[in-house]
Amino acid sequence: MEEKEISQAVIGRLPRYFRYLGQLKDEGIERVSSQELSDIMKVTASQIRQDLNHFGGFGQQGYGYNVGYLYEEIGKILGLDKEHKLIIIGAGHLGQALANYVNFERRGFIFCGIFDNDPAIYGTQIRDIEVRPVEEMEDFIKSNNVDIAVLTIPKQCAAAIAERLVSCGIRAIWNFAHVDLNVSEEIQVENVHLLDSLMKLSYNLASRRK
Amino acid sequence: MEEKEISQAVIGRLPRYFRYLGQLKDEGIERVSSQELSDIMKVTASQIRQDLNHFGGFGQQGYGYNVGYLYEEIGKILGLDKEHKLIIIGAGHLGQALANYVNFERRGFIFCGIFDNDPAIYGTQIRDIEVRPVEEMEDFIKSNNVDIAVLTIPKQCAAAIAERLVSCGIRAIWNFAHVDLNVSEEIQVENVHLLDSLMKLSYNLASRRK
DNA sequence: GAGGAACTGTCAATTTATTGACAGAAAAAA
DNA sequence: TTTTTTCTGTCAATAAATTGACAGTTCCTC
Repeated sequence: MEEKEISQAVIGRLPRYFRYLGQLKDEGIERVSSQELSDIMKVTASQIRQDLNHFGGFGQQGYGYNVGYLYEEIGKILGLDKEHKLIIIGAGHLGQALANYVNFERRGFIFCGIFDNDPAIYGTQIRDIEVRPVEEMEDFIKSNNVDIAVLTIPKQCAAAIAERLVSCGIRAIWNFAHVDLNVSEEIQVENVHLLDSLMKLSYNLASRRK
Repeated sequence: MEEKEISQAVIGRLPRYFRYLGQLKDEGIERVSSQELSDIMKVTASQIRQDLNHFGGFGQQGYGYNVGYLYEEIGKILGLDKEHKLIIIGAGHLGQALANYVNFERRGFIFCGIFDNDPAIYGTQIRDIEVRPVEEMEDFIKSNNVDIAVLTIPKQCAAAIAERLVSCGIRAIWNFAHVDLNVSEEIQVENVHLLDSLMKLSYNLASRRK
């Protein structure tokens, strides 16, 4: 899809650009220069221009960037113009919290199933979707064309579940389990290691950064 | 505390080293070389040695690293040898999920209060701690010596709450609200922008990164 | 206890990321 | 219209991060 491989550092900044542009759009602002945006976002104007230029020339000399257009384009680059079906594996507190987070839907991430291995909660309704036994996971993925699996399960089961997900054709895993998944390179994995993040905060607190 | 500023790239890798070392320790393994660790962790041995060396020579030529010792030392560097009291602002689904996550306690992060602005849930018990009105937040922080505030509130209220937190002396914020907080440089902020993470996954899915 | 193998710590080389500079295009002003 | 200003896209320079190389220490074997 892309000609040259674009670094994850750049990709990681796109959602933030998207967020600020959405905000400017909501404020009714139609154009913005890299300099203005850099002031708001506290990054260099050079970085903004460089980043955006990886994907093509969205701006115009002497004018800047059209907020609405750039917002749309970054949305497309991020794949937000398409719907992604996602299922959640693990209906514990975190799984349920994510299932209830409606903002994902606004960006095209459609929550369509949640699975657990505890019979006591089978059938529990979360936003009109009932908790299913994890045994039904494979069939559900195949028959519902699921793109993304969200892993909110204990680390002990994560590897086994990941393997099952891969073998039934899932393409992406959003992993909240506190282990690194060892799956094929073709499967996209995005880790959210909350404890790691908290430890980083703890370090910075202890070392009184800046 | 530290002589030279250590880059956030290095800090960000420490929790992962810590995790793998903990695992080796649990398996009863006493020593490990940077080469062995690099094989397991899929990073270069050079990077491991370089990273660890920022904090001092933990290894021994011809022997490698003592797993238990290195584990302890990284724990100290991350500040995990001390207890950190944390409170959660926002008792929605995510706030409650985090409040219920007992693994934080194992690393010294003590959940000791949760606040909300919805009177309907005041008094609700979460792990023996009741949801308090957010008005009591400031007094609670001051009288309980709270280190970290976890923000699980809508982005609209985040800035105002952050300001209140800062003015009553909080030193660190773990921010789950989908905005960048504009607080003094002395306050450590660690953002967990779930939607950004999901968008990154979406991009990689769309561009089929290897 | 001597010799070879296994390692680290560190320095240098390389790669990657970020920032600065500027030519030239468009817009705004005169 | 002409001139001046604004602002991008891009290239070059700088800075930062990662990797490679190796001297020298320790361990292990014989």
